[in-house]
Amino acid sequence: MTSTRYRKRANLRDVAKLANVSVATVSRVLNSPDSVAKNTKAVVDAAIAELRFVPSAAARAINSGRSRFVGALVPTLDHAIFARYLAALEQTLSDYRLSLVVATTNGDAAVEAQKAQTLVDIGAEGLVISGITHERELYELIERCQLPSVATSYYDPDFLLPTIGYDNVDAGRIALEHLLSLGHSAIAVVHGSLTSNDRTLARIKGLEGHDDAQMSFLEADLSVEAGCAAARQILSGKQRATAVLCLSDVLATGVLYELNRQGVSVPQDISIVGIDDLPGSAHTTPGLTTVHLPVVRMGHATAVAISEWIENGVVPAEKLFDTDLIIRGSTSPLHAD
Amino acid sequence: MTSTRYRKRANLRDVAKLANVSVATVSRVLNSPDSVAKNTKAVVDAAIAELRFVPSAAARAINSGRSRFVGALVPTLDHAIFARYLAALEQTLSDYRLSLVVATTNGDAAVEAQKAQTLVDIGAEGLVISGITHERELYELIERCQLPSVATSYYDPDFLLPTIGYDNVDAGRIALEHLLSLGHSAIAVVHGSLTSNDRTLARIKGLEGHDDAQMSFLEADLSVEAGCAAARQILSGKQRATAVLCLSDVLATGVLYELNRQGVSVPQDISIVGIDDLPGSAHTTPGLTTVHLPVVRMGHATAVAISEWIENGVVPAEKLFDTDLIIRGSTSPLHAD
DNA sequence: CCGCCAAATGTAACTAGTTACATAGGTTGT
DNA sequence: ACAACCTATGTAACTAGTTACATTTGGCGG
Repeated sequence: MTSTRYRKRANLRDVAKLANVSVATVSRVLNSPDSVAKNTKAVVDAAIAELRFVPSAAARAINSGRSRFVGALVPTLDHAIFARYLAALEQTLSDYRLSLVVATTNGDAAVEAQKAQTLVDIGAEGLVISGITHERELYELIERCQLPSVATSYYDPDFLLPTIGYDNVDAGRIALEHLLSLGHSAIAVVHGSLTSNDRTLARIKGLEGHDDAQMSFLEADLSVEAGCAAARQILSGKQRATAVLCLSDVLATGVLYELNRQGVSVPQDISIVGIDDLPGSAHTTPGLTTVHLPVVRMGHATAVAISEWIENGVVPAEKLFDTDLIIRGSTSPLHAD
Repeated sequence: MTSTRYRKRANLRDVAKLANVSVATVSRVLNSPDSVAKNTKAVVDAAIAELRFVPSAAARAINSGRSRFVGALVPTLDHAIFARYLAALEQTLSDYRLSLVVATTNGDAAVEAQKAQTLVDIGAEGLVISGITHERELYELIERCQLPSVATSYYDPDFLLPTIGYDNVDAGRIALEHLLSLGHSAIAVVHGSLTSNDRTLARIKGLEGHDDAQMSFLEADLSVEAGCAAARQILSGKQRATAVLCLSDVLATGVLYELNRQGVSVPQDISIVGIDDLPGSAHTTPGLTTVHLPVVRMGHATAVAISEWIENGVVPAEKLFDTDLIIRGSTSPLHAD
């Protein structure tokens, strides 16, 4: 026991020595076993087992120039929409025999740049980032390292990097136009933080240009709790909105919960529309009308794009996924009082 | 453009040549800039910039013996409880300057073993796994590589690896005893898959030994949708249960939604208790009574444990976090009809 | 004006693999 | 019987860094 405690990890030369063969032969046993005589292979295998030899990933990487993992930078893991997206990303990357390193940024571009540097430092072969608003350092890093990188959750064919995502402006507009088409004009908009969140900003941009609508804006944390609080504020307003447009389903769910609790009927008294289409949104009472974001397809497509770029040097084209209005029970036509 | 396209990535020797210094000096500029004369450093920096030199992570790793990342194996990312957990894990690992590689297993032990091998192949310095039921290959891998590894979401001081988690048997028992204490005895239990999910199995074990309770069991996928379906089945049963015990809040949420929809009053007609305490569970109508699982604290503790093990060789002690009953509105005493 | 010391830099040997090329040995063809 | 060839294996040079140790250079004290 004492003797084994400080036993240094065996390397390929140790194995070669013990098996009385050359390093090349050991390497062959590892990488092309068929090119080695059966007897020799057996001897080497025995030596490997005896020394508990495990090849060094770093030494392999230095020769192949490959680390076999990519980094993903997301604002948070603690939000179903990003978790779903990363789940899809990981799954398809895995088909390409690539692993996924996850780094969270808390929506802070400086943290993002710093974590991107960390990902490069540990050898990431590619980078997946969220949105198109980033620090100059991040761009410089990508440029300097010639690192295959795509931006997601956003679509902008003019962006420096290929974007694979959806049109956030559109998503906002679709949600608004749905409410307008139902006759609503007094609309409360509940949104997440505006600082360095281009997705939210874009969705709000989609609400512009409709002079017929009177919108009031409420900023909230991205939580059910904050949605509840926003609902209370909306109810206490002077001229009450007839519809609430939430830029995220998490907020919409909170609003819905709170209105239910306060005895306000949805959609009879107030309509609610969200954006995201989370798994639970179909099952609330009433079901939440929302704009579906194709994050699963986006995750798969991103994995394919970054893998092909890494493996075959194919710079991916940008890709736009449609956002679809999913009409459920939380919205209805405005009844004139 | 054509000339730069195939330019091979510059290495430290290229930089040394261009700057007319030795490789050691370049290395010093990178790692201890103060030990280099200002002029020399300036020349080297210029060369680095000109050649767009980025040090190879693999070559560094081969010398330091460090890759600076750990792997985590979880059944899925697409479930808030794991996402929250990983978020906490990543956050604290980041404080130790370690990155997190995420691999999902879909609850399949064979996939888990294979993905664990992949993690080792790419150089993970430690492993975090979920639960205590795994393939022999996984244990062999950990043993062979002498890989710092902890098992989480479970507590078992006798397990081969240190466990950092909570007592699932207890969680089940707490939920049941709450219902029993309210006078319920006809209880429908809704649980996830039993195949290779030791957490679910343990929770069910916690339900044993109460002869006063008549329990019927319903297996369902871990989704809101499946919870809704389970609720419908419960309603159509002959002798209707007066309480539903869900081994996961996702299922409980589905059951609650469906009962709401069917006009069944919760908790007047049926009580519901869950396990997890998801962020949204506090805000449903009524609020969901549930057993809180301390996944965030568990994530932080796991990160500290694995980091200390990797950095300082401190094999962590197992750690038990309490599970707490959170009483909200979805449970109430049974009224005799 | 010489010697000592420290700062700055260089040389070469490491880290742990892969692989091009060389060679030894046995089998087959003529 | 000997060339030709194939298979199995070994040698040594790569990959791209770090670092122990050696050497140079310059300033300052005696």
